Amino acid sequence: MDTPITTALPEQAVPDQDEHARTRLLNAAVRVFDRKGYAGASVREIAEMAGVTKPALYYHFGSKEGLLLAILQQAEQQVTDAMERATARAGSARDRILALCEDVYGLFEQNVPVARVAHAVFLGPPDGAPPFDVTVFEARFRQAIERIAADGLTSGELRAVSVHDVALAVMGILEGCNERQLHPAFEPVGADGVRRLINLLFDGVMHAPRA
Amino acid sequence: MDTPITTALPEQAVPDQDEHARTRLLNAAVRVFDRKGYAGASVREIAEMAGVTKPALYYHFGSKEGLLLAILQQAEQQVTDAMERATARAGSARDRILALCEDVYGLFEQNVPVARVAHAVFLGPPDGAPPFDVTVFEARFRQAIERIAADGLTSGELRAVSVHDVALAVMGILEGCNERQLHPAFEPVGADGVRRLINLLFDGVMHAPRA
DNA sequence: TCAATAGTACCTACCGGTAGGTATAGCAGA
DNA sequence: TCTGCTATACCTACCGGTAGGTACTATTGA
Repeated sequence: MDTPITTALPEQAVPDQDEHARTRLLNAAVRVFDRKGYAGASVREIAEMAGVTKPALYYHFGSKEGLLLAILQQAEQQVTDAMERATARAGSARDRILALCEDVYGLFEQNVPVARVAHAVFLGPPDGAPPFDVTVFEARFRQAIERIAADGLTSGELRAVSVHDVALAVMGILEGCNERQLHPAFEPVGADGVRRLINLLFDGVMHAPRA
Repeated sequence: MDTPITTALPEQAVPDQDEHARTRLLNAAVRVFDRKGYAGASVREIAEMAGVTKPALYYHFGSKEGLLLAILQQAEQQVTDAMERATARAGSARDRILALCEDVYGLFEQNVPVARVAHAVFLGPPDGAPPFDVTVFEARFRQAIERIAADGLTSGELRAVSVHDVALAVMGILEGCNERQLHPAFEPVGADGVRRLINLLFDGVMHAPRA
């Protein structure tokens, strides 16, 4: 059973020897991958940061790649679970889409380094890290929004728009918010900001009533 | 004077010996950085792909880092120029924002590998590549949209909304479109799609008139 | 009860290879 | 003469990964 990946250690912490080596390796790897990317991270540095030797790393994960995959699979599972919970909710289409976006944003927020590692692998150079199929996750998320938007169309809540376009616009806004959160130079918009921006999309920007 | 970076060479092309070595190096570097990222790319491979020796690469660019910076500075200049042209336009706020987004999207579209390299460096791991300040570019773009939106507020075209929020929403949607364009697994939305999604933001999603 | 064995979790020392970068002599062309 | 390269050799540092070994615990069978 996987133990939770935490990033509670301060930057220069001495590894806690009571903590299982496997967990320490996962945590150290998240930090090094986060700072240097997969290609720039060395197993030597990860092992040192975890306070174990390289063969111990290979014992637990088999390879550098195995280490990254362990991290990504956990992250993917957490996001998938959050999406399933959020799409099972009742309420207006608007509220459900808002809740879904807040949940996914909150997931990123509570584990920024892991989210950054995953983000960099998903959207980064194809040969820069082991292949990891981002389209499954993207399709799941997009389809969740499309289903909710289709409900909103059926109920008359939404005007006659393409649910695919709604999903792309929502996902774009959320992606912009996530990037501001993940990038250290930007001020995060926060959950309130996510809500405001998605509401802006729902309500529109124009002053005059639409033709 | 910098020569244009082109990526017109087919994947397995023999380097054209009539072309200046410097240009060949820039083009080769874009391709290798695009596939492997900065950290995963080797100067050996870049030089071979360009059909020159490693010392020739160092003769022109001084270092691996110098090579990347040459690419990024050109890309940044092109985007900045496009933004200046687009913001100097007359017209409604809506049309000006639409035109700006289309221009920036079109710039990405006409040089996807360079855009991907820049995108990966700007948003990727802080120590994974030489530092390159993305906030200057982001601020320029955001402020351009904010200024246009402020004009729209003054003229009564836009309702009473935060120009900052409008800029963030627009940028988010455009970022989503750019990512779909840059990532090989996704179908690009195209310029029409950009227009549709930004218009969706302008017009809103809801059916009923706003309260 | 105790020896033998298996399994787990690590260690030290080492492997072959490659990274960015440098030096140098030399050639070709303007 | 100078620029723009080539070819070759080399440097230091580092890369992901492995072989052989140790320590410890739990289990089994005599």
